[in-house]
Amino acid sequence: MSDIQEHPASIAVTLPDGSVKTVPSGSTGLDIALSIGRKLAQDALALKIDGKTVDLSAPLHHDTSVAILTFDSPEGKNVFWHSASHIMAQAIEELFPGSKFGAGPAIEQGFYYDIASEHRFRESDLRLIEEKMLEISKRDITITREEMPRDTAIAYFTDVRKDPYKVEILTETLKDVATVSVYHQDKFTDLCTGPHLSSTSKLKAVLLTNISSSYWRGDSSRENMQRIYGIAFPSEKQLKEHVAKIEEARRRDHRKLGAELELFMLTPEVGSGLPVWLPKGAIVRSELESFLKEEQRKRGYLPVYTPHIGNIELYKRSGHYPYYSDSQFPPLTYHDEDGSQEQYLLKPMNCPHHHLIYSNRIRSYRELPIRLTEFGTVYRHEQSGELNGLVRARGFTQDDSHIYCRPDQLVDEICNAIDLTQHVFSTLGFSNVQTRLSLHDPENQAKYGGTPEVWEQAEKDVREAADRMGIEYFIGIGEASFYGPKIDFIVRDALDRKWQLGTVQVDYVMPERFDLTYIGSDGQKHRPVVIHRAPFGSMERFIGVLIEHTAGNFPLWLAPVQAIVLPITEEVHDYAAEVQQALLGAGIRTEIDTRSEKVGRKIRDAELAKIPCMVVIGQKEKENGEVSLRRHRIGDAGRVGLEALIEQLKTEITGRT
RNA sequence: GCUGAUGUAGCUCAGUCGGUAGAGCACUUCCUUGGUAAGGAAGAGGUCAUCGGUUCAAGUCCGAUCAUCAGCUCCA
Repeated sequence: MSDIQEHPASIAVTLPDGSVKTVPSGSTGLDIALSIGRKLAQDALALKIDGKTVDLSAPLHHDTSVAILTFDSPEGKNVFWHSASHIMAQAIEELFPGSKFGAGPAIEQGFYYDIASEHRFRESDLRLIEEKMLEISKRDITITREEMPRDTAIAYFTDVRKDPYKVEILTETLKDVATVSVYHQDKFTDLCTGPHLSSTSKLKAVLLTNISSSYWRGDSSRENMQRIYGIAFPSEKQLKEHVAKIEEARRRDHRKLGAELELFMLTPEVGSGLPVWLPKGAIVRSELESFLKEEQRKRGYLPVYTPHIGNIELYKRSGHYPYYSDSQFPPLTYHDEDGSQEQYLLKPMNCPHHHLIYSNRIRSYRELPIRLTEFGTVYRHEQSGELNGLVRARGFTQDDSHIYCRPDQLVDEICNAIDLTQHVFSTLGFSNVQTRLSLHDPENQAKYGGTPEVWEQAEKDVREAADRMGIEYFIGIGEASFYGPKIDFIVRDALDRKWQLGTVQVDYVMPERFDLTYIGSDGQKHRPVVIHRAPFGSMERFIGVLIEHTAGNFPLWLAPVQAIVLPITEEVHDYAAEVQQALLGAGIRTEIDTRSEKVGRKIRDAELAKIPCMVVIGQKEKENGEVSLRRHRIGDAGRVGLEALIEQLKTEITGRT
């Protein structure tokens, strides 16, 4: 009896196009790539076997489906950047002996490595490390995989590599694993599951982008490590393209455009993280608010207003105060003459106020659902390092509604809220919205309010609604809020960072805490369920992301200045002023440029100001009672009658297209 | 909050070895009245983020604070 497996002499591999190739048993990915073509063999980075990525040098012994991974695939990029992080680590080890390495993964756009070193890395070091990395590439070092028992690996990383971080990973994270893999490249060895490139020579261009700090294992109670970020490519050309893309993204940055287009300002004179809306930004915001108010009116929402501060007892009762006391502005304390004291909180959220409105009188099952809505401004003392223009502020306005309904109405109401959110996103042209089902983490029950049974029901309801609405979602364990699961709508900004905008949340906990009730058909008190929902999320964040999404080229209905009248000579100023008045009279936000500049200059300035419609007026237009229209970024649209122009623009504005 | 970087005119940026500040754009005035992305000239504009220190002398060197940026941690 032998344990030795019988390998067939040849095996059949199925390629992604469905074709089947017969190769000798023991062939590697590289052999297969070579048998297809030289170019593919050159570009090949790794192999995907039955959905699992492996080294190009791994021998195949069974019939299987394979795909050759190149840099064009997400998996290929992942392998490439992961190896680049190892090459960076080797370069750092050679330049700064004694450096120890924590985690060094590939990320969405490149890679990083966390380093513990006596040396404080500076910007200038990055150039040195880049040079060293390219030198290591030129050395054409073969990267090899070795599997070893975990105990051997512990001894190796303790005695040879002397790297306490790798030892910690081996003894804790991998404590139940018998055999681990390490990758060698010259004198550098790293604990890693792989896969990796076959040689360092694949790396042709590298850019180390920044140095920052991180906590070992992401734990703020553990030591700080220095993290170096970078990105690498198989060719110089791809790096150049990447740099060009980053520059384009910087041009779209909402902080830059917000200042240039005079939408909002941020100044320490008002306070860090407290945006001030300038007249032009205020128009964008108020148009968005009107849009949502209109939709909500159609859907049976009831507007309310509540104060900006609230008695601290309100937040103790809701449970927010203990959960979030460190991210709130400190309470305002009011001392009465008789020595008694009251404390108020700058409101960090609107729900408690709305719950009190609900319980202002007895509610009947007949009047549910009740949908209270408010653009409620809230204040949260976010950590200073978190602040980021409009997308992360300390004072912001939520388009906050609370829907009080019977349990039998819940799924319908969640669906309605999802529908409204989708309507908002599609009207504003966000197509690549990701949806996350944010569930609680059963391992960490203490973080949440409510009983496990309540959570089970809530998560079942949320899932049912999401499925009924046919939305594609991914699950985020541990992303729920403390009072319930939620559905979050996530979009990316110009720099590809993710931001949560809309949200729909189910809450069985607050109704208990606020003793919310309604009288059922049986004459008895029952507990309603609450849905928290905000399609925009925060007006500030939404507009910040919208600015980047549109690059400041707002659709006509949102544009702060919708049209500008450009008279060519002083002789037509009178008629131009009439045209402006007619447009203003039709409710179109219109400016006029009567500077003594040439029309070319006026057009250039209007284009740079991203004004959607330029109305050019010369002698010919004046004589015929017409105007010449030029559309932003499109160009001359020809002459039309003034009335026809007004009709055309009004249709476009009311259609919100 | 943590690590690193940055802070000079409204904006974008120069400013050498420490010797009291410069450009372009924008702005104002004048000239110019020009047909689809920059007409010309002149002028005005700065407590060099703030506070303190070293020095005969600080935009420049040192320290603290504030703010901003990148990332980490956090996000009702």
